[in-house]
Amino acid sequence: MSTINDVSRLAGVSKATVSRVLSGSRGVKEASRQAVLKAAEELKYRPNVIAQSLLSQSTGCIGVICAQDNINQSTGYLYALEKHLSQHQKHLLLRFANNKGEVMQALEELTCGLCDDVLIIGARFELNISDENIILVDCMDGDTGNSIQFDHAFAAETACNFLIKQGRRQIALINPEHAGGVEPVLLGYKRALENNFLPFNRNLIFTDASSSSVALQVLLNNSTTLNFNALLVADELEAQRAITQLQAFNKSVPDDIMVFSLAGSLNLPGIPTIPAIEYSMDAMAARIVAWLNQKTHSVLGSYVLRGDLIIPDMSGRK
Amino acid sequence: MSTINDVSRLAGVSKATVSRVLSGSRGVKEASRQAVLKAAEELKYRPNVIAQSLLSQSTGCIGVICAQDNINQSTGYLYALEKHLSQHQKHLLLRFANNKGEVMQALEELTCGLCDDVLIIGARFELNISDENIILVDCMDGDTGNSIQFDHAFAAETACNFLIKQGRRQIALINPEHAGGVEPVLLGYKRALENNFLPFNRNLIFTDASSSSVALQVLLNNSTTLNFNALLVADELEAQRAITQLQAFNKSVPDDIMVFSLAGSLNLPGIPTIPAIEYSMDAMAARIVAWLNQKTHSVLGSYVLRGDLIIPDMSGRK
DNA sequence: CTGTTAGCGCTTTCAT
DNA sequence: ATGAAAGCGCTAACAG
Repeated sequence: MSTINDVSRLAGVSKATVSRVLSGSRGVKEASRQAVLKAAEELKYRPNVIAQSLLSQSTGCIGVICAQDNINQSTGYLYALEKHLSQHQKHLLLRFANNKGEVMQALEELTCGLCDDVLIIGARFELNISDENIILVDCMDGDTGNSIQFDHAFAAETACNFLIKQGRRQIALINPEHAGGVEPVLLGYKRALENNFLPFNRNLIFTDASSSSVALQVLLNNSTTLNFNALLVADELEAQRAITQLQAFNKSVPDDIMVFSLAGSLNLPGIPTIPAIEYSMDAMAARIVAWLNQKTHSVLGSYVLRGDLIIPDMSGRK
Repeated sequence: MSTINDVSRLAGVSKATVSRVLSGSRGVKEASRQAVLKAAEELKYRPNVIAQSLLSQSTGCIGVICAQDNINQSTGYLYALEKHLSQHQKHLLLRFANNKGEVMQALEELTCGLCDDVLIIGARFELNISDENIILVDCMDGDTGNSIQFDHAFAAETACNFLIKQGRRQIALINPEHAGGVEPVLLGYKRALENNFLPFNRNLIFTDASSSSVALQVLLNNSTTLNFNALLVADELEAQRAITQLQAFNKSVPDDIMVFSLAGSLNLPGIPTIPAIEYSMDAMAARIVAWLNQKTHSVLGSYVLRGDLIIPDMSGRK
């Protein structure tokens, strides 16, 4: 690779002039400008970004540590993020991490000058990070430092209101191992019930970390005495699992039981779509990039993103 | 961030000694060693990798341009790749690209000193790249430059042999828009038929780029005169689409028609798994990393990876 | 064993 | 308008 020295020599000017032409380009005689341009062209010269980085103390690289277990959802994040980042001349440095140790190791390796900022996405374990230029996205500890959180209470409330309006008044809730814990989800759930003057039935709620299929089985086993006609689950994978299990017990979905995903929905041919809350990855990415671009980082604090209610088209249903 | 100067000052030694302690660490008096270590610890000093990169002319970054349209499969690639790369102190710089223009732009932005090498994955369009340190993975033009290709002929032959042994002798083939074109697939298909003394029926083959659902419909419309009891499709998404369509026409899968995916299979609860060829992302990643690690790049040429035959467990089937 | 020096490729004063 | 020189943070020769 040719360097700025080669260009300056060939063009018969100094390094400084070459630099001026290729960057600011102001206050340079047209003749020299042309000479530089020609020389650069001839040598296929491209400024070395590493040297520039050393000087500017910034690389344009954003580290993204993906701690999501739902690998399916990760791709959505990554695609949206990369699109937005590259539009702003930023690069996405990808790492996957499955536990706190791996996250910390990745952090260690990314924050030695390589990355200007780091994003941690979807961690379902405590992190206790306070670093100013690390953003937590959909992570467990959103209270500390900068973060983008999903409004799980809003999601649950929306879900319940929708289900209730559909005539589903017995809504079961299974194992929502959401970022901010179970509380927000329960909060939204209860709020919707209250607003609709519906009683709260503790037996329909399964919030412990144990297997969600066991939880559903408990519901099914008790279904003679404990009625439910709707089921709230954490995400599209949980939904798919639940639907399979329900159908194995001759429960029709959604006729007998309407399954609602609190985060995303599977969109595959041959698989009936279900109502769900979906978070706009694009909106999230835009938000993140906006934050990265303003130098005075500390202002974000915690930003809460609300999801859209997605209603499947039921017109074709028998 | 503190620099090597801060450390040397605090430790009362020269930069060189600090560098020696933190890298090679040989031929340094124990006293100075301790002083340096203590000072570094105190200042939380971490060598700036950008400065190191400028000197060594290598960043440890590997650009990965993901041109795959099956976003589902991309994640598999990325995860495996990242795991292997990070084990070798390399970083994955991610870009998505949907056409030649975007690929070229990404290439432009990554090869200015930022990345030591670049991978292009899953491009289904001509690229014409000859650069020594760009690897094409599962791309269309695998003949030029370094590349890792999937053995599609082997996959098709394996698939057909499996199907024939299962008693399926009328095997339809739809629209395999594979990396190396359709030829290898057809080659493998024909080879298997020949080896089993079966006739080749041109009417069962649909290789034009038009809609695969139209192709399947043609097959279904002609199914009174043109029998087929197996169907080869390009990937798991095509398979899912095909299965849905078949079932809508009262064809049972796999009883009436066995669908076989030539690349990967969906693995979701409630969805019957189908026989498929699956390429080990781990093997591929290992191969790539091995190649990246040997400095004398040019030796790879073209490497061909064969996929595994995955047979679904049919014991529980009624 | 350790400090001094040079230099990786670039940008940016500061003179001229 | 432009060149010389300094310096970003680091490592590697070269002396001592």
